[in-house]
Amino acid sequence: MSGDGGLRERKRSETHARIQSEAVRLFLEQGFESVTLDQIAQAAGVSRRSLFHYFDTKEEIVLSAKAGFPAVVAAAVAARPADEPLLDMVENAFADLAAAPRDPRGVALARLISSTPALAAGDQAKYDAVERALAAALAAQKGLDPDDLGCRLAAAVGVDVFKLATQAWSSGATETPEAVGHAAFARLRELAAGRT
Amino acid sequence: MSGDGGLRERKRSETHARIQSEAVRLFLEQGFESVTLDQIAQAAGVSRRSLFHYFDTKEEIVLSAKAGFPAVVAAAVAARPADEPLLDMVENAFADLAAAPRDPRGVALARLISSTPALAAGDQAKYDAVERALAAALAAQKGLDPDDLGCRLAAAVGVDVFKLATQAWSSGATETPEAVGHAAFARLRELAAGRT
DNA sequence: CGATTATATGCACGCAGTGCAAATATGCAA
DNA sequence: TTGCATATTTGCACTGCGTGCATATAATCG
Repeated sequence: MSGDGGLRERKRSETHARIQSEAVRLFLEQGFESVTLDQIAQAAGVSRRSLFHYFDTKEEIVLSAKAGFPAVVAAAVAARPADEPLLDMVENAFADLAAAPRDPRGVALARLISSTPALAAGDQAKYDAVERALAAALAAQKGLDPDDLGCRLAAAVGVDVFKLATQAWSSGATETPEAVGHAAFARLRELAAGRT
Repeated sequence: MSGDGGLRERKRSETHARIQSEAVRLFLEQGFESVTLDQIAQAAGVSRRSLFHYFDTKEEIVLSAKAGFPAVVAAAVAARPADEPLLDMVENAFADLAAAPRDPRGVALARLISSTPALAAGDQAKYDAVERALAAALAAQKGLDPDDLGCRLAAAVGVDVFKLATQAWSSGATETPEAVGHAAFARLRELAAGRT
């Protein structure tokens, strides 16, 4: 019935990956808008109709690569000591995350997304899910309600800093994302302290 | 040639408004997805083709209502005393803004947007423009570069709080948006101070 | 009024996305 | 292996959004 470890599941995930990588290749070559689903289907060796068994929309072919991110962020938070102050928890969780392997194609992809309105809009929407997951993870650590104001604020700020660091990085910044992130948190604490 | 104060300009803006209000009415009645452009065109008494002379996309018919918001926010910041600390400047600018007249249809509209993925995505993307305008206005007040880290952070935080307040308000909260906003900034300062 | 320019409309087209039914491939058990 | 059940793939027809282009209508100005 299900729970496959067999051929079916393997072929499915191979096809999934093939569609995604061929699509991204074409998008980077020709731009998102001017690549049609027919092109992608042909490049991936499937019918146009089958694409929709793997991805809901054309945008999702690109954006689903980040689908696991909310869970990853939540896990990073869960791995922090529970007595850490909220903001430190967020700061350090992201720093831990930044130690993960760097995808070389990521820069080009980030540029593609931010320069394509349809993709940029969807990407922003995805960050909303990250923010919610982050807030929930923080609340769980502290035994608070997921809607707790402090948790939501800390999550929002964390996502802000992450966006900032990502953008700096994809613009070819010299500093590491961790450095940018820590600098941002430091500056934020200054701002909150008042005298600026 | 142009610079009309005449009939042409008046008819145009009337048609613009009629399309928008009829469309929103239909969206609220039937849901965004299930209303077609043909329906809107008929309700507004224009041809389907003409809709695209007023709005680029179906989503824009709803979202363009907020088109002027970045400028409004920037103006509110410009009206603050220049020696105010950055975060206070943001907090107070939004508070001044919250004193503006409250649109009664706004709640239903906000719900429509947040419950329609296509609209929610576009809405998030619009906040990006608000954030940029806000950062630029702050930088101008302080004589800093528009990309200054402090200005960008303050702008990001301001938008976060605004989103939070808006969401609370459109969920039928009892407190005023100003109160929610001030409470959020206060909590944020506590978080940054560390002991939470 | 006539000339110019903005705006409106109709028509044809391309492309994204969906529902449905038929075909094909896989898993499983006898 | 064979045969059945189930998952996947495909083709086809269709709706709806968005665009280019040519043509009509209406406002502005001399």
